[in-house]
Amino acid sequence: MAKFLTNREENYSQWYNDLVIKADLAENSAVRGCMVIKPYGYAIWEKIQAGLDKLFKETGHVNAYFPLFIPKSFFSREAAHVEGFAKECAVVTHYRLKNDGKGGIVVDPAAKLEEELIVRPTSETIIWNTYKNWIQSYRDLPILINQWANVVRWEMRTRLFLRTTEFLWQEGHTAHATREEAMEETMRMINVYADFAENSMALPVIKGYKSENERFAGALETLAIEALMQDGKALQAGTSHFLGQNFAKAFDVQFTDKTGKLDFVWATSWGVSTRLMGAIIMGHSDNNGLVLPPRLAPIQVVIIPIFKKPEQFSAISEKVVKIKKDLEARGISVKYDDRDNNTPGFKFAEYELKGVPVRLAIGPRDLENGTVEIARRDTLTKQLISIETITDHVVNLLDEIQKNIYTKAQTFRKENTFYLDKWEDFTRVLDEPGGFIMAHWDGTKETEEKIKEETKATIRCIPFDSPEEEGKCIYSGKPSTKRVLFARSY
RNA sequence: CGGGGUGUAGCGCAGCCCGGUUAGCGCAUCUGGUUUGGGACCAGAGGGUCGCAGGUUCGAAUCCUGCCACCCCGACCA
Repeated sequence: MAKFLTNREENYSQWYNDLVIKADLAENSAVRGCMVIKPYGYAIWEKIQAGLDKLFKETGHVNAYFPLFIPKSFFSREAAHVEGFAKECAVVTHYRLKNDGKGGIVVDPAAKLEEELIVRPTSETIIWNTYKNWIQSYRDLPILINQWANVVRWEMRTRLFLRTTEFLWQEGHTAHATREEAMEETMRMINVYADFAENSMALPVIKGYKSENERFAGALETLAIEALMQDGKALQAGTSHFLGQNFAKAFDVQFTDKTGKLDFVWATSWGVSTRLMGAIIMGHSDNNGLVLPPRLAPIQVVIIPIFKKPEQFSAISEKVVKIKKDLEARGISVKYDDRDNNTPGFKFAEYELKGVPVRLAIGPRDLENGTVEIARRDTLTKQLISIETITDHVVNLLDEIQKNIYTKAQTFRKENTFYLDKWEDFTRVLDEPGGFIMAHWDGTKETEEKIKEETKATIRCIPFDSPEEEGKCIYSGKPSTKRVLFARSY
């Protein structure tokens, strides 16, 4: 398990924060619980956005944008929804400041809003208030819209990427004529997320249903993907909600079906956030820093020259320019680090910290021998390759690294997933080594809450692929038909 | 909001208990030189309202009071 990036080894949280800051991804801002995403970190987010956006378009969705502010009255229309979000809302009460006459400024009491505005913690309400005007007939359906946005949730405790006060995300909001179609959409999108997590982020996930306790506020069914982090905790990496007719009823969105009958519209919503970056960081990093999957790495290949004299440098640069061009022609992003104020060793360490998948080094010896030193971030191994074949080699290697990172994470998950039947094993495993626990559950809220109280573990999901089998609830001993996924979580 | 901890140069810290020269160290920065195949070295230089506001004292980074911010643990959560 990766743990010792700094001398603060006793604490995985600090290790994580340290890594985020040192790898130049983000830092805390002056605003409570908010973060500054730095250019290198944001470049990863842009890769994530591009990858997801492509998948959304392939599944028939389009992008749109809705307001940041939500009138308080909208918010309160859906009872469960307001219940779920009320305690973490930022509220706008005034629209103007004025001089206090002492060189400072104060909120102008004359500029009090008649109705307060909520800074969106999620957009169901403002969007369904809009959809009301867009939908009259079954011919107006389905509506398949996604929005890329920022949202604000005033959490008590925050953590870079994992739980910030403001975060970036996408939220899909769809409207359908039938229950079946909406449920299909809910399922389709959790599969899109799972594909992205596994293929692009190289992170294996478990798809499943949330228990009633863990459902989104206002949803009839919440589907989720759950990933295992290297410290043995689970991370909810994405959710897709079947909202039934709850929001349509709250906002009075009815349509005329083919037979001329009025009915309420069926809804889904689904989202992933900058938390995905936290998943990549905690899922793959090692003691040398970040390990980025090639498909999401802003820099896939870094080239470092090694030289003593200016003549050597120009001879190396000449070769590098060609290699860079060839690689870029194959769609690979390459950085040539020709700074002369850092030694090669410093640069090696720096790009390892930043998780760049492949590093090439070229020095006088290579010029003589017609070779390039190629090092891979995932295994930290290096070898000499003929300069003639370097392009093909890199292309293949990036693929191999992508696969290897996934396999490594998968092996880790396998080794840290436990099928347990005894309560004493359950508590023991949670403390050391942690991880995923597959255990029987009697299906009741009461048992789930008791387990949470006693162990801090929750039901992460009821996996789709959990086979039917006879068993007894690990806590109550009552009969159960399948195992569910328990873990402590972020 | 409860418990613990920390605020001293861009970053990381020592000094505080036991008040007293000019507030110090490492990294980073700048200049010059030597270096460069795994986080270079030497010499020199610049950079501080010691978190903020009061108080005690001849004298406060150090003691006292209040406030603020951040971090960790809990409750809450994508």
